[in-house]
Amino acid sequence: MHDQAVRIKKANSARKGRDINVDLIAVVAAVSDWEPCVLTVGQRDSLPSGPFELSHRSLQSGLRDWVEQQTGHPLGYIEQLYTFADRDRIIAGREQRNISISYLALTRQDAIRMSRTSRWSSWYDYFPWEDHRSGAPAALRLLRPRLLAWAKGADNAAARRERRQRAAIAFGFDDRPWNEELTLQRYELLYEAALVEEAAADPKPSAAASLSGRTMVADHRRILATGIARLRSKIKYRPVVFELMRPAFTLLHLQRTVEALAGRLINKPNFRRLVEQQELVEETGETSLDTGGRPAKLYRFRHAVLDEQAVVGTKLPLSRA
Amino acid sequence: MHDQAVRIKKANSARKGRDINVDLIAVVAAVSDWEPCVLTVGQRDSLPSGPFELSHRSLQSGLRDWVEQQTGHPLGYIEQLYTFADRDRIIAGREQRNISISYLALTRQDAIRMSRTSRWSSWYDYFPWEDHRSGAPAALRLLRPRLLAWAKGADNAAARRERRQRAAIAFGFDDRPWNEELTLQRYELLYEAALVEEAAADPKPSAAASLSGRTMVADHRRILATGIARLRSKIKYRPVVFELMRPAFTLLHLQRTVEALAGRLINKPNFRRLVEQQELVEETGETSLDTGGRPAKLYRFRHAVLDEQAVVGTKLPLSRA
DNA sequence: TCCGCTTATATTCCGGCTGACAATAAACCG
DNA sequence: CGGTTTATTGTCAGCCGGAATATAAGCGGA
Repeated sequence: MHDQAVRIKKANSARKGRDINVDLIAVVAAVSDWEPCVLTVGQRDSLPSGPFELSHRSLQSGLRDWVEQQTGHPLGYIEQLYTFADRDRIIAGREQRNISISYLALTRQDAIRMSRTSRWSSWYDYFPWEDHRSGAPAALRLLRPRLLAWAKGADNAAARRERRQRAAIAFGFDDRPWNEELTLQRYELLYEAALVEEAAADPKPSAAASLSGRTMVADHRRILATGIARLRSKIKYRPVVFELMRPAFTLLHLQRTVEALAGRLINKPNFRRLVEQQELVEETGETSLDTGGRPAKLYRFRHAVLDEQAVVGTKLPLSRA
Repeated sequence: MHDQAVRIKKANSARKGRDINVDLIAVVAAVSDWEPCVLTVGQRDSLPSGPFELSHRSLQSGLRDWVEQQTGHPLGYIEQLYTFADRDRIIAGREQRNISISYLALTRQDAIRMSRTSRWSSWYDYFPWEDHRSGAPAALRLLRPRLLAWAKGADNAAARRERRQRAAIAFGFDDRPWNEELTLQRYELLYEAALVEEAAADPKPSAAASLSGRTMVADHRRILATGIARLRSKIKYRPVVFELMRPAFTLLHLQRTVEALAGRLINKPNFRRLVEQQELVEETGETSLDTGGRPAKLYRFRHAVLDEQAVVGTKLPLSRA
């Protein structure tokens, strides 16, 4: 196909393709009181979002506009997550294709001026099985038999083994290690096993909510899972945690924040060693007395590392236990 | 803002947003004769692409359709790369927004039936500074003074230092290690420094082509750089190389393939150790005599690892030298 | 046939990073 | 002033990754 032909073909279907709508949607994350939170809007839980319009200078600025409009505060750090094509839906009698471009945004919770309809909720309200800071959560123990039952329900022996193994890997059964990065796989597995409400034809709050977590509108919980997985992966090799910190913080604050995101505890001395030897932070000279015991030194992020290490390094001690 | 209001707002701008066109675009990669290649179409170098249409079942299937139509062969492994919003352009007198959803596809070169207008080109025709398998390439030595001159041309001392440092990190100046994953940053730096043709107002093949590489249509070279960076990063923790291998291969074949992608050499015994201890492959029982010396055992990929390790592990020995 | 060439395969050594644990320091509280 | 709490420093063994070395198995020509 010649360039000419390609161009004609593109022009044709640009005309046909008018019924494609492009949405921008944000997972806005923060940590407060050692709980990782996400910003939602509306009566039913929705992620802030809005259509991409001609007036937007770029995808990112369009997203910033929408979130600022819906929550009253500009965003700082954002990165693209994934682009989904939703199921078809009918608007004004015509078939309508909907594309969602999702972003992950990091901010400090107190940096958001609350509006009437936006609010923060803990990640773990939506994913109760994801928080392993106090050992394996109850939700996980309750899910296990259901997942095993689902695996048993497969057609043939091979499919049963395959389901069994997928569940074991994702959820750490059979003495496999818990891998906090598999948040998305876990959610998709539960969806496939019809153990989350969104999988039901008519979503309604049920008694199972405490087991399978709070639901969100449409596929928003899936997008949130994507964001959590991305963030849990990224904190291990990029200094993004600091987007969630106040200007000055103690090393324990920093550690608790990372633990909140990862949903697991980490070794204190080792954490300190890693942070210090990478020169991610510098002392402010002040100390914090809030802790009850010996006062902790306050640190601030060395913004210079963003230039120095650029993209490499910056590991946090989060491997399999 | 209430759900109701959100819905109305979305409906409104869906009506206004009709002039948004969505393109699917593919970086199709393969390795042959130890050269990493990309599939291009058209007279001028373009990546295979086409608009997303209502008839497509999903983004992925739309992409598969276009590539199959333009190159005559179905794709295997694909993964999403990034979504760009191009600059505005005018079609039929109306402002037109163009969104490109890019994908990375992996295949064996001989698995593509060549059509009249599609062809393979080495990555390193487009990015001559990226191949470090025979030491630092000539293009890199030639670019260095120009980059330093660009750094010197900044307004003030701080900006000069910042440019200097960015260039040093990206290209490994001042005894910094070469980091093969920074392909995209390097291209963007060269673009900013106006050292690649796309940055010029009217792109024309010039004598500098050997220095700054072959150009592509529009921003396609940038998308290719994104794909290369993603692949170079991904081979280190997922067994995706095998998508590029024939069913049976020697360990040296596998190593040379990884080296071609990474653009750097790796230590042979260490490579073997890593591949074997992860049980990524199993012997076929046959041997290959093509090599001239002692016959090499042939191996095949253990597809079971896709279920076992799922997402974790699978590291390849490619850290900073 | 034997020697040298080429490539494949196996083994060893070493340094650094990581995880687990222990010890000391500095505040507060009664 | 002793007990409690938290911060901070130190130690040690195991593993992993990188480099170098040694051995094996073909081929081809002298």
